[in-house]
Amino acid sequence: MINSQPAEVAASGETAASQVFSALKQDLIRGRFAAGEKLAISALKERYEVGLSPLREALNRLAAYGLLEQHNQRGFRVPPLSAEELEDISRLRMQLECMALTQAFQEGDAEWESQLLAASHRLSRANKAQGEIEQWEQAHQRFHRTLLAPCGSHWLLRFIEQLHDQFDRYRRLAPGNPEIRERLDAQHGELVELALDRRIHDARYLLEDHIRQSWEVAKGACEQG
Amino acid sequence: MINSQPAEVAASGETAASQVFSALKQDLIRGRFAAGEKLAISALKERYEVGLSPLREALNRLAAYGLLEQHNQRGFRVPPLSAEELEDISRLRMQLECMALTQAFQEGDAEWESQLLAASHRLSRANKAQGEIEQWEQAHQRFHRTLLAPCGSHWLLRFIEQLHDQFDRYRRLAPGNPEIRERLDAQHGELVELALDRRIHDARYLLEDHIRQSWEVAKGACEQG
DNA sequence: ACTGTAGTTAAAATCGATATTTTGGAAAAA
DNA sequence: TTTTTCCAAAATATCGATTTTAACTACAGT
Repeated sequence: MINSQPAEVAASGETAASQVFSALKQDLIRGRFAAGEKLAISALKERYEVGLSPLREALNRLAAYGLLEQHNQRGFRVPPLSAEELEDISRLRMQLECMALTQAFQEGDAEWESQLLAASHRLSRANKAQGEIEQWEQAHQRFHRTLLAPCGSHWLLRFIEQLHDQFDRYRRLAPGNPEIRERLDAQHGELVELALDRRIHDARYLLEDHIRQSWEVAKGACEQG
Repeated sequence: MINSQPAEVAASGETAASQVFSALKQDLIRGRFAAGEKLAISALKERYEVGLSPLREALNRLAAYGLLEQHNQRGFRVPPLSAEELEDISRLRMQLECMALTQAFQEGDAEWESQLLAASHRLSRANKAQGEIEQWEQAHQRFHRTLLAPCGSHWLLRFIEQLHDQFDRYRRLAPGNPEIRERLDAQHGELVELALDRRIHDARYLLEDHIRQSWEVAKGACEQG
């Protein structure tokens, strides 16, 4: 008996729970739900076309990950946005990512340099295709991940990724700022050059500034509309 | 109709899922399951006397937290122990906890000093009552949490706690080392003194050494038995 | 009018049963 | 003997229904 699932559910070994998890995670980061909103489970059931069990499992994972708040007996809420938390996230990003950068510069080999160049290229190409924001977002995330990948610390990378997701909730909700946007894009290329030359000091400073500039943009999400 | 639940389920607002989560989390940290072991869900159901749904929700949370590995369609496994991961965890602990310590020394007020003294006292008392290991463990965790509490970064504290839980899996499985144990206990008191005097430099060095010594002990869990 | 209380409704949490997938092993083929 | 295929058993994942809890409303008492 052949499984005649629709084509979109191609990836083998994917469970309903893991699919809803990914979809919901993306939607949360993209700001498809209002901050502080209480999630109506029955509505989510219809939205993602799954049963209760896999949905609840996904919600539990997201709560443990920090993209949802879970209150016993009263369901799940989208965490509120606050300038204070954004500051916490941003400052920690600076420290953790600079740590990882230093180690990555020590451990990174030729293969890494190639991948970094490739990721940078993909990112700048995605920039031009203005229509596909999601494509740029993916390339952007991938670039930053590649940059720090060889740092050698599984847990550090894990935390950095988690903070990135938190940060992006703010950034993607904030109004765009073309001037800063342009600066940020330029910095990606500069980071690659500094990486190839292993100029760790300059690179750390640049990465810190990169995060600070992004923070400036992301702050726009905190002003009450 | 009066709810005649047994007394042990006293805490109001506790769901079955959150209770199993806590119980399982503790058991995982205490090493009640073999590293690498595949968890038989039906066995867990009986062990914790809950139904499938709350149990699976707890397992999903623990997987997202990093105390379990989840593989689609083939259940949950206890993560294996490795000297490499222990090194990763330990080094990151040093860096993150020293960061938090610095900030805690700046932000900590008189109230903090009192709580720190109290926590230190509880810990040294728990030391003497050798019978109650769990009591000491709780006092120990509480001491370290109190030490860093005023650092002001919610996310930093969150990550530190997560690493602590990971680290404890190793430490609690390792054979005891009375000599180092004594040194470690002494260091707790020294940390309090340095905290009261805000001697950040010495304190950082001491905390780093504290973690390094604990690491030495915890390494004992990695040797194949 | 205000406060507290019982009753009603909606939602969350849990249970029991079903469907789907993996796993282990025996039989068949090379 | 080794490899492959197929089938049965076990386990995971999911669904539908029930139970439990919280939120809300109307009402009685002060």
